[in-house]
Amino acid sequence: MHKEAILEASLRLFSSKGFHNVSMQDIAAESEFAVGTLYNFFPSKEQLFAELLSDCAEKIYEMLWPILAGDEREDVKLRTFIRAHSRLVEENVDFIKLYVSEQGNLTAAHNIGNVRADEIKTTLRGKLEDIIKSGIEKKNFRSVDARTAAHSLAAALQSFILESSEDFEKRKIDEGLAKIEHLFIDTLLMPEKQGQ
Amino acid sequence: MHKEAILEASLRLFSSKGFHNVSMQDIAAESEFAVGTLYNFFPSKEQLFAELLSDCAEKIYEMLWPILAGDEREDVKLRTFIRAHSRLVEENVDFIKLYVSEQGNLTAAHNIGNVRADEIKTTLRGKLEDIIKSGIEKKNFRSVDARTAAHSLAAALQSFILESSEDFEKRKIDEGLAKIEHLFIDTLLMPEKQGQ
Amino acid sequence: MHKEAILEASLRLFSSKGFHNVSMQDIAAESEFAVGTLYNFFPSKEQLFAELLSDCAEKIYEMLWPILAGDEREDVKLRTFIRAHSRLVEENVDFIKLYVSEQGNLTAAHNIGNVRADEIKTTLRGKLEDIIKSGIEKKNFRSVDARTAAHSLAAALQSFILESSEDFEKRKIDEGLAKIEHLFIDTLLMPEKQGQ
Amino acid sequence: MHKEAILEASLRLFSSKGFHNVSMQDIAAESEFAVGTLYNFFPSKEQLFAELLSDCAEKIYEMLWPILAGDEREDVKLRTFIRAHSRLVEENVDFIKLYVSEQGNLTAAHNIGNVRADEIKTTLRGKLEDIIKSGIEKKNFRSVDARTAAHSLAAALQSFILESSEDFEKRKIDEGLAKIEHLFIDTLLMPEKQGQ
DNA sequence: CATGAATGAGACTTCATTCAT
DNA sequence: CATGAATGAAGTCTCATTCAT
Repeated sequence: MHKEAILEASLRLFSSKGFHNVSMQDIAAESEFAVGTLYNFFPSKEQLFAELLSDCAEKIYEMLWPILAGDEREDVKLRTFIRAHSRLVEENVDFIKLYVSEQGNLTAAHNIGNVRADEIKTTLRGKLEDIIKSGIEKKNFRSVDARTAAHSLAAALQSFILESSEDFEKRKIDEGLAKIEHLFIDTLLMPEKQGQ
Repeated sequence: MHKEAILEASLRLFSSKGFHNVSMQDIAAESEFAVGTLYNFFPSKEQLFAELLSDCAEKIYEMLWPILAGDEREDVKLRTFIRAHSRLVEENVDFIKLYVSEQGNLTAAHNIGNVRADEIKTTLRGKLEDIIKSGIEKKNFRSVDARTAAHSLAAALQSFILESSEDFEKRKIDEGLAKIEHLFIDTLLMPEKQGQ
Repeated sequence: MHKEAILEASLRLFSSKGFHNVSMQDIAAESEFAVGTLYNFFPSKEQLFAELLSDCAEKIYEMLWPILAGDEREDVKLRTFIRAHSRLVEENVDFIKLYVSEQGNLTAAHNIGNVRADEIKTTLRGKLEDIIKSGIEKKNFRSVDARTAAHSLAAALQSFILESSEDFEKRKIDEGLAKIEHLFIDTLLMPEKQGQ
Repeated sequence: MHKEAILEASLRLFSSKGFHNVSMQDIAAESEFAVGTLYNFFPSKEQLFAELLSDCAEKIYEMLWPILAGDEREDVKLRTFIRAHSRLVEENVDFIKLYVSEQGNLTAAHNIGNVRADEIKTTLRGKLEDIIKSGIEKKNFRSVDARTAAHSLAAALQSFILESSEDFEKRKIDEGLAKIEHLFIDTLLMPEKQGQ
């Protein structure tokens, strides 16, 4: 589908050069369509960008949500969630760069796309919080402030993948994620289990 | 000094609209100078921006570094560091918005300013890591991966102040920071002390 | 073709006002295109100018070269060459003004166009020299320094058409050229033939 | 005198970069005065330029006129005149470059300076013509069209010094001038004398 | 639907000129 | 007179958007 192709080309360009350093002409060239064609699918550059943002956020949501929504034990879900970020970086380097690089560059219209992205962020964090709460209730986790722990974990992960996306190297990423897992799950939430 | 005034006006505008959505005319109007005057102080829009970034980063560095470099016990330094972010947000809302919103929007020239900002970020993180290590050696902290813990704490703080800067409210911020302090210091690093 | 129209409009303006006193807006107005359209055909004002210079030089070359390269006797070729300048002025008043008025106004980029113009100038002068040499060898011309004679003839012609181009008047020009022909050919190079 | 110093600095700059590529700030820097000071001596950049042009033309006039106005025999005066161009180039490279490079770049105001320069050009040519006429009347010169001969000689000299001024080399210039002298005086005007 | 030439508002930057000190 | 910071009009160029084909 044409729309798909345009979005893919846009992602490549936006993620490496930023919204304002990519022109519709650039996108036309990269996607091998005419400029006018872009306007048959998107009413404006900003809308195109917003849709791109939305789509990518959605994709990430669809990768992460099932993990958190599953039936496994709380600690297992969290571990899987953390480790999943390895594949997430792998498959979405461009989007991550984009998302971070434009984070907050809000000209009204970006928001349309960002709204969805923020929604997703909030939803995921909320679920993380619930899982931690649930783990605490079952006495599997230590009694921490669930919201703060969820935010911190999310922030740590985001900060980590952000840095990793600069020069992607799978082994390093897996190691880093393992350390985060160890810190947040084994040390912070379940200290007894590992005798630390 | 005029340069100061220009930088202040720029900060106001850049932080609320982003680099590319602010024109030199805008800055001239906001700072109540003529366009040409701006160019008597800065060779280009990008240099102006870079200098702004540098300056702000420096200011933050000068606020935070002494805390980490002091002679107090490790946990005290970390607690003070965390709590200092309250004043930091208070005094630098605009810069924080700016720094985050442009983070990674690197048109070559931004880098000049960002280089300093990143340097500072790295330096602070490194010091955090050293402090945690030192606390571990003295058996005051649990044996965690110091680097990961430092990064996580930094990320949590950054994520938190970023969100807080949107609608600044001192009480909420202090509460949030207290929770972060509790999570990272009392629960993660010094669990015995509080019998948790 | 649009490019043609733009170049024509540019020539009119540049020749009467000089490179720096004509703005792209002026050219847009004169050529009845939008400014942006100019940039669809030329990457910069300087390139436009350079191309204009090149093109005109080329046109003149194509008018004069065949005369010098022909098979006629040396004196005939020179006479035809001199007289051809009448039509040359007629058809290229604007370019002549331009070429002379900008001669040496070299902001790097002009050179691109000027390189071709100078090449042509050099080529024509070289050919003039060869023809004079050849005429001398055949004892049709007096033994003069061929290079100096060629340069002097070229200079005299250029100086003359330059002045003529200010207030074009065909009769005067033909008279002037006849005098130059008489001076250089009949008097300087072939004095015997006319018993002077 | 300050005015003198400003004009000297201007000449250096204008001759190497052209009128439009030199700013009043540049002139201020080069002359070591403040911008405002320039305006105490010259009402505008264009007037400054015009005065510069006038002055230089005057200087050249004062060097050449006495030669032509002297009491020597016609051929002697012409020979001296031609040879004098060696010193002329030597002492006025900058002005020659300037004069040629701006020749015709006429924004109304240049004219003020150019008027004097053209006046001088005309006067000198007229005198040349008179001298040739006089030589013809005395049967020392062949009967050529005096005006055309004068113009041609002037054009040849101008074209020659123009080229020489690019990379000044005294020996080459003297050689070139000798050839011009030979061509115009010995060959064109006084052929019998040398049996050519 | 697809095309891409044309458009022109607007961005950055320069620089002749002024004027308060 | 000398200064030079301040000015703002004007120039070059970009690029989102349109529309006739």
